Amino acid sequence: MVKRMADITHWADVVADEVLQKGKKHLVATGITPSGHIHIGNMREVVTADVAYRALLDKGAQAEFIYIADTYDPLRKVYPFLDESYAQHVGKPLSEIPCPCGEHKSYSEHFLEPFLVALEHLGIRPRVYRADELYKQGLYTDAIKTALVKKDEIAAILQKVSGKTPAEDWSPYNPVCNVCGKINTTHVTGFDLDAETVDYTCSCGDQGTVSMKGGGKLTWRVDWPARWKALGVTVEPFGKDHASRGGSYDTGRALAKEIFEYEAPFPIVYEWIMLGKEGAMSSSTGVVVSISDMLKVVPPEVLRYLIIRTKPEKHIKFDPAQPLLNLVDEFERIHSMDEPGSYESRLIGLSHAAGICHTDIPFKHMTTIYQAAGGDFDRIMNIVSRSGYNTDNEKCIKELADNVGNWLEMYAPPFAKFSVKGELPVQAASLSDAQRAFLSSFADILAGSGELSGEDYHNMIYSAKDPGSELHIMMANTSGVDPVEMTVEPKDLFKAIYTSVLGQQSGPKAGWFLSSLEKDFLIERFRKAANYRP
RNA sequence: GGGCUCGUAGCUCAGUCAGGCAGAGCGUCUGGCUUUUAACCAGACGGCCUAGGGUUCAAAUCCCUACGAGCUCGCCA
Repeated sequence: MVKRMADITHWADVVADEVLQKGKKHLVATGITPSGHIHIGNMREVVTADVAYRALLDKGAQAEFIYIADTYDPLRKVYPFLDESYAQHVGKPLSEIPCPCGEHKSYSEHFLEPFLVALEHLGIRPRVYRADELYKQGLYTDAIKTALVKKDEIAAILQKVSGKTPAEDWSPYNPVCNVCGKINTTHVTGFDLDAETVDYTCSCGDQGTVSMKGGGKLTWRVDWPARWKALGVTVEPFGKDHASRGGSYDTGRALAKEIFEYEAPFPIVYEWIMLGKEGAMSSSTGVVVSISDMLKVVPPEVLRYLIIRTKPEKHIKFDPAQPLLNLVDEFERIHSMDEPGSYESRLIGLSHAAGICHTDIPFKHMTTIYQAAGGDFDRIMNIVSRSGYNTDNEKCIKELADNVGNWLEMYAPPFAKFSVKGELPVQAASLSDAQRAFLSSFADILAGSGELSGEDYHNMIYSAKDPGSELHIMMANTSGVDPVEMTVEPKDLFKAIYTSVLGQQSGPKAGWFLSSLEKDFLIERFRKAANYRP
């Protein structure tokens, strides 16, 4: 049987079907460490989880979706975007470090808050947990006790599965030092199951005791399976870095089964998002596009579409320059299909974000409207209505215009840009005599006309071909040629217009473009161009 | 070195799980829209499905091998 697009099952539904064979009740979990700006590579994890969650709900599962911010992880190093004063905080949990801008409760909140705002825009609404709070509330206490008691067993499993031998003084638990506040400089020396405390020594010289509630954290490979059990996680997407053999999913699965007696969640392994030609997105190489930057440029639905149209295990090439326009076009095309197939409908459904309005103006077209109007919103609205678009939803048009304006400024390739030059462009020097005759005649006619519509301009330019037209006769007179003998190529006239206004050979549809500019400005500009002989 | 994933039109990718005529969008070209101008509409061009072997009536799809690309593997997400 031939497979059509309509027969294709979206991967999220494939995942949901598979997961449902294990039960009706599910918890989809996702987690990211807010140690720096959360970029659109990280976003893949959350969007992937969200569509798996939606697919489960659609199939009648009893599903929940949580996001755990790993706020209790230590700061690994002084990242390039931090100042030197952060050296003293390396090794402390992110939730216990001061905010870089001073306006948030902590370092982790500084990066987490804009991310949570972005999630809201994307229509992603998980229950949000912060790891530091979970530890402080005692959610992990049972797991900590188990891990401390079964330390040697855990070490043996890690050794067997990952092939790495834990150090002699290894502990699954890392206390936070009472004195220096660091979590990666301590060694466990004992523990008390009844008092729920752990004793430690720290390389800063301190030795002391901490509570299992918030006094420290399980090491990552143990933390993960402990979390699965404590929260009841059954589905979790994670980057391929965790997926390799002997990696943290492998060890987590083994620990979950043998230590915590819990079945590891269904894994959804996803690939990285590659940025243009620059390779994988990564904060350390500086190859990063932040989510908030992207939301300035495209509607959230397009961002979701970018991610969900590709299976998780395939990498996504993403280029915010010209290829982004194709992405937007493609989304708009599917979105406005009269009779979408079931697969297209599914894509649109899964792309749906929150309360997003939609206009019938293509993004690409708005890039020319926006530039013709010089970014002025009143003039944009003028052009929009003159072009026959629906102007009822001004707010949506404003959103689109803002997106386009940001895109032009941040990512647009040079050939997509043009600007109405404030002064006569020097390229006007190359105009031919015939083009000059056109410009001066055109200006004279404009000076004697009332307001002209785009179509009027359009027709008038083409009338130059017609030997009987006013424009044609004036051009002939100016050139001192017999009107009947003179032939006119409209193409050259357009070039003359673009050259004198934009300083380039081509441009947007001339009719409505000219009608969006001030007539007096055009008259003056065309006359100047006609007479410009440097 | 071990492992994972990918390789399909100029570009971005569906289709591979479940074998049944090689697909879409973009780009290009041609034509249309009473007048080619970054809009819109129609059509065309475009392929050794990375290579080689195997299974099969039938393979892009399953199996093996090679090649190419990317990633991952030090308690470090």
